[in-house]
Amino acid sequence: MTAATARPPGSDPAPVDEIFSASKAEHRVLDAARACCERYGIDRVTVDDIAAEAGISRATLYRLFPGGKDVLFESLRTRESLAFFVKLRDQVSAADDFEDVVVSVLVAATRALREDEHLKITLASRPGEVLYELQVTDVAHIVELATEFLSPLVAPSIGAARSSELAEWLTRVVLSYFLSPSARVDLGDHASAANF
Amino acid sequence: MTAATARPPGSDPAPVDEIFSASKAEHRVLDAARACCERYGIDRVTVDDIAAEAGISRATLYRLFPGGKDVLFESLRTRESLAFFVKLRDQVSAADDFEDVVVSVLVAATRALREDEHLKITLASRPGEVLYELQVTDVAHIVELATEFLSPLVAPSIGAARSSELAEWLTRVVLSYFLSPSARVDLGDHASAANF
DNA sequence: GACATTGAGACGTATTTCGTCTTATCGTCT
DNA sequence: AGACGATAAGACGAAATACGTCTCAATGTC
Repeated sequence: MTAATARPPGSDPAPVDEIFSASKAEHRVLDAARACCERYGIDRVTVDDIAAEAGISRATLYRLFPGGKDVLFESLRTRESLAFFVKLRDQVSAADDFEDVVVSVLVAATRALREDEHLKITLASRPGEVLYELQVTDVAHIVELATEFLSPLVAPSIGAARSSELAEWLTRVVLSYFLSPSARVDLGDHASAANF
Repeated sequence: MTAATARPPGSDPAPVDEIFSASKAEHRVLDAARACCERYGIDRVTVDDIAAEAGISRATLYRLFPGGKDVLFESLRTRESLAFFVKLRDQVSAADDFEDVVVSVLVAATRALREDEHLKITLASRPGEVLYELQVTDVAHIVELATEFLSPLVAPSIGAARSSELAEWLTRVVLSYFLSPSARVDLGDHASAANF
């Protein structure tokens, strides 16, 4: 997680696997967990489901993820989060001037949040409770994580000094408009976001 | 169930509600159960889920369906089965000559089975186990039910004497080709079915 | 043949779910 | 107003399920 921020600005961006390392077997299990989540909802999935979906026994699963379900899902959340941010980074890498970066991040992040299954896996399963729990409990964690990852992304256009500040602002704006959409501003729309 | 076969042939077909009677509240609960099944899979649904989805308390649910979960799902299966057959009946009502009836039933039933969520609710949730359990355990029940309902449908074109025989044959053919599709015959296709 | 890895499943514990029951609240009727 | 029926909320013990750990046999690999 800190590996991203520790990189000297201007160096090549780190691929996902460099930040999140996992064996092929572990990835298969995480994929299985993801699939099971999409089928049953995260709070209905059992360890046996995941093991069966991954084609391994429960014993092996516990060997791969000592600590069981919690560790597995924490790992899944981390992987999915990183994948989300890496994808975001690739989408805004073209932008270079300040406004361009800001708008690109807003649009790309908003769109990704809307389209991806990311949230359904990272967070709870039922629509209502997702938002509620997110707003109340996890918003701080998400802001922190996103800020950390977004900072080096926006640093070239605003400078390292204020990059964290901008990153956090971007995160909060995206999150706010995603969680409670506005009738006037659509951050998924490029023109609307630019105007905003 | 016997109401359908007891009707004199040639009389107006009975609507669903005449065969399956349920209050508005009961229907709401069954709808909720259906919705929950589609969301979680039938073996993941809890009584609390259904009650919440229906907007009633668990106490009321047990008052509407004394016997609890089993009775509720039995009721749901019955309702969905009847709805399926009534829909099927309406689709083949146009056909009158023998071959026409046979082909229509084959095609309509096969298509309905493929498209409808019917099976997912009537039977288990996981694709693999659905087929297995169906073939082994429930096939007799389904054949019996379908035969009973199909008989008056085909009676006009073959006569009451052999209508049960034909109905059972139709059921077995549809079921067999649905459960293990053939590469050569597609009963969902009218021409292919007619040729068959 | 030694060795590591895995699957199958038994085991006790913790959690969830079931079905019943009680109590308080609401709306309706007289 | 007071009686009445229906409902929601939730407590309760019993049953079922899931968890995490463990053992043992089977399967490869060196």
